Amino acid sequence: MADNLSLRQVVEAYMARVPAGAVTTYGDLAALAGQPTAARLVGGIAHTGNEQLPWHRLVNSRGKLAAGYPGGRRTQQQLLEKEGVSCTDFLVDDFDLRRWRPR
DNA sequence: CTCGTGACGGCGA
DNA sequence: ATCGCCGCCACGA
Repeated sequence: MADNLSLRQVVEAYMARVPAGAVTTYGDLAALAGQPTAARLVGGIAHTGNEQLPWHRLVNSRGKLAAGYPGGRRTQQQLLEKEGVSCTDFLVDDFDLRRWRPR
């Protein structure tokens, strides 16, 4: 499905669906979009796409916060903790449990 | 039209 | 454990 849409469109759609208090990875979104190897795309989308998207809920495959976020990972961690996601040194606690999954 | 780059991921040395 | 390379798709110049 959504074969008509570009990966970008699909990824944005999934990103928008990630609920507060949960996190997802670039690779997961890419995989959901059908391109598990296009994790880079997700990264690019996160920063070039809609600012209202919950980009702060995106972490790398290890549950660590984004590497090159222009405001500093500190900001992202603040946002996550504010949503109930506790982090320790830029690492999401219980990452596996908080990993969001579509249904 | 072509070229380069990127909020990443996984594997090899 | 660390470091480096390639691959992937989309978009800007």
